[in-house]
Amino acid sequence: MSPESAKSLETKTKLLDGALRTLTEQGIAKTSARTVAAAAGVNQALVFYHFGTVDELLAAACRYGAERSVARYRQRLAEVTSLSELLAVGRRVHEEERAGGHVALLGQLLAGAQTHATLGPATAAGLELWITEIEQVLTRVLASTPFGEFADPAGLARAVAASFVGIELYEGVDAAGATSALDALEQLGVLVAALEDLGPVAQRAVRHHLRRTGRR
Amino acid sequence: MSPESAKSLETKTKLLDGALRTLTEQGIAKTSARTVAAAAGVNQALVFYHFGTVDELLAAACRYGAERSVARYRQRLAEVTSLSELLAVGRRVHEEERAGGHVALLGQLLAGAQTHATLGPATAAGLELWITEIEQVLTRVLASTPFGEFADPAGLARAVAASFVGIELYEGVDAAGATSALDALEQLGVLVAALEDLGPVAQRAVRHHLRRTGRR
DNA sequence: GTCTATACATGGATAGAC
DNA sequence: GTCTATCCATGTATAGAC
Repeated sequence: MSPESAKSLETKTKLLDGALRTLTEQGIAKTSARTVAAAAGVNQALVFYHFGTVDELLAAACRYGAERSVARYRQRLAEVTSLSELLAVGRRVHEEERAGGHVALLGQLLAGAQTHATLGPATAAGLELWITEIEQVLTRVLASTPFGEFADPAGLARAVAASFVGIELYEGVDAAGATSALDALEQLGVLVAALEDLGPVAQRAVRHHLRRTGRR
Repeated sequence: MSPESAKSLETKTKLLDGALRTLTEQGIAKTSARTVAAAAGVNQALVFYHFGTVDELLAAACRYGAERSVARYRQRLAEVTSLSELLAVGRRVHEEERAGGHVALLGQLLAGAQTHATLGPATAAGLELWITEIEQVLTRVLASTPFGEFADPAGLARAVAASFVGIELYEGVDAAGATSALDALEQLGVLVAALEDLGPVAQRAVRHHLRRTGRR
């Protein structure tokens, strides 16, 4: 579509990577055309030449980075078939995120989107990539749970994604607290997972009860 | 302790309120000594006279605002005794937060704390106020649930608080998505609440099963 | 002690060089 | 088409007025 020269594309890529690095390492408050350009090793004014405004650079970086991040986990998530597996994968993802910080980056953009109108749609789109993956996993995983037929995977996927962002942000100010939060969730997940092998009779009883009582 | 003059205290209060308003309305990225002072209606340099740096003003505002916010909900949370009541209260809190934005404010500070070292402890302390309240409610509420004896209220309270912050931030970029997330969580809560009145025999069976299978 | 005028640093954006 | 020199706005901080 756009017959882009190699030179232009190289500069753009440098800026996108620089934006991601600056956002994760410095946060939205310290992210500016100058700091990003410094991280990218190019002249500050190129931000405006190639992307128009700082916000549009950040929006583009969000799309660029979110796709790359989700791709890293897509394979692993696709192989998950049970709740306990999902919990294990979730824990692994968190370990990697502690280093990479791609989820906390979404938190920074979410915070920035409050004012910078351009960032809103881009950030929502970036989160949507995560949500899509999570929704697929949840749909598979919840099926084998007594809650399966009642729960809404689409809504839950949004809740999980947003919660994870919140927890990764929380980790920045209280690492021990974040760990205990994840431990507690994991333990809760293990309990629900235990319901998966309740035995067919008991499981049917629970389902039946939920059907009568649990409807809103 | 500090024999503070009425004048000084008045200015400080103006600045604290100005900081809170600016953070909620403009976000951390647009919060500066100038913008806060403008919101407070005082000279910009007073930030530095009364608080030393912008970060310390924000830290103080965080303590000041968090205590005030939590106090608003403390009474209501104290009256909650069941999971379904908790869900109803949670929904009400969210409705009010959509307008007041005190939880999203914590998100802004969480994002800012990434770089501004001073903000970290203050934000953690502000969140801790919420966590304390939530932990008390959870301890009461979980007792009547089959998961009660296994779950860790302290960790779960942290998970709930951080998640709520994430969801309130998410609301800023996708209001419909946030609503569906909360709906899904509420529905899930209703299901767990339904387990509360499983009948004593079935409940004992579930507990027994969890005891054997659900331990980590 | 409280506040204002002012200095200096950083950020956003463009006119014009190559 | 790509980039740099430069301008003006915004932000932080202090010296000194009241």
